[in-house]
Amino acid sequence: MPNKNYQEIPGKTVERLSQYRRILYDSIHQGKMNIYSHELAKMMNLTSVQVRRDLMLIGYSGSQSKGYVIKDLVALIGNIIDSKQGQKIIVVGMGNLGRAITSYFSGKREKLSIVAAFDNDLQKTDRVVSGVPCYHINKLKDYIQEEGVSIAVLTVAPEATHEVAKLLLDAGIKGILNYTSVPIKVPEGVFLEEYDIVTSLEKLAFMVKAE
Amino acid sequence: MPNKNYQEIPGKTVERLSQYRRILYDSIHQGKMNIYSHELAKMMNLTSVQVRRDLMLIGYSGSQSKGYVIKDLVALIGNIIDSKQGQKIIVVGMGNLGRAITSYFSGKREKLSIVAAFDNDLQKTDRVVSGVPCYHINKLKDYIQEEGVSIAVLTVAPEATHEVAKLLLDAGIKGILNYTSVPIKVPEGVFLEEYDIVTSLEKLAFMVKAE
DNA sequence: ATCGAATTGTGAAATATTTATCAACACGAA
DNA sequence: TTCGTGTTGATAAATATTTCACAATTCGAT
Repeated sequence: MPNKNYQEIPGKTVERLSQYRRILYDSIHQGKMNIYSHELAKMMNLTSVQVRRDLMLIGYSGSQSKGYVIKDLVALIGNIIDSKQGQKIIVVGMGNLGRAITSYFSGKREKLSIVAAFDNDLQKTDRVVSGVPCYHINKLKDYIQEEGVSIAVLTVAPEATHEVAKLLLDAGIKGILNYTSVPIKVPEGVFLEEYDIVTSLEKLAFMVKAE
Repeated sequence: MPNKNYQEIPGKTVERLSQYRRILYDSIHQGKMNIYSHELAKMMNLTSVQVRRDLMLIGYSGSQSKGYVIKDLVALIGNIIDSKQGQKIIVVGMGNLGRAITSYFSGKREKLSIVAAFDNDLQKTDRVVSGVPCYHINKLKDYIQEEGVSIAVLTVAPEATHEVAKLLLDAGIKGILNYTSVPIKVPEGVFLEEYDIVTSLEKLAFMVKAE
């Protein structure tokens, strides 16, 4: 496998690769060995051209008669999106959303695990919540640095967002997934994804409304 | 205000309009009357050109000296993304995520409200959960049709996704926000947004990892 | 009055992403 | 063997989105 410059894979393609992999796991469990682009496309609700384009971008080739070999494809996707040594994630803010994400994600991925949670509510700290240890926020910086945490999921109250984001950045976090409604700013070299439920609902409402 | 063809506003712009509005609400509360594109941009972590382009697309003009009049802009955004008569949302699946979304969203928007939840667990049904009435899933279809629900948030277990999606579509739902890990398909005329936490985390992990 | 600094609005360019199209190939059937 | 069908891989075209660059405007200072 040649050293492709995977850095240049479009973000949208990375997202789809993650989803391809999940669907392919299911297919393996169903005993399937090979799959055609149009089959994968149908399961993801895309076009087959899109699937082939994505696989072309990661340098995977199938055969014209059998399509793609599922286990090879899964392995290649793993090589691309997983980090060899694994990556640690923490959840900051154990309200409803923080707990939902923690329990939903736990155990889903081998190379990517939620290792701890943080909150400022003494009712929640120093105990196991949704399957992970929850510490007080004043231990955040030390924990990140000692454990080598690279990614934080931010689910604190809006008014705490900037303060906590600063803590994370000071501690040297590499990626933040911000689920608060407050946009944050990160320096060069730190990656940020923001997602807001209200925005998604409003967008959908806009598309739906005909008037 | 001329009848612009708002249908043609790019999806990305709609998302930002929703966020502009929220930030502008905050600014109003702080007593601000006017705002410049670069101020709004900074708060959203965008460029000022992007802000001006978005406002151009919705036909709003500011003044070169005072920038934009916040309350007019908020009103215009409301005219565009809100539906006059309001829209009803239901949440289907009251696990952790469903409850988190419900309690997070409730009361956030005047024209957009979560009116009910549905689950198949008798422990949860026929009582108020996270502030909204929760019914058994077998009442889903009737409720949608009688109440004129246009949008559903799907937070059921993966294995139930297709079945519940079919119920929603049969009942004539107009938009689905799918938070399950299973992609679904909707017919022409129904709008779909899919979001998956695992995918977001994997994408971020990919970007973060340097190796 | 005139200048200079700051701002908006927008055509054009750049970039990102998706889709169309089709040659090349592989295989099974006749 | 030859034909027909169905598939991949890839170039080119189309579409979507962001950014550049700058003319036009406004207003305060001199």
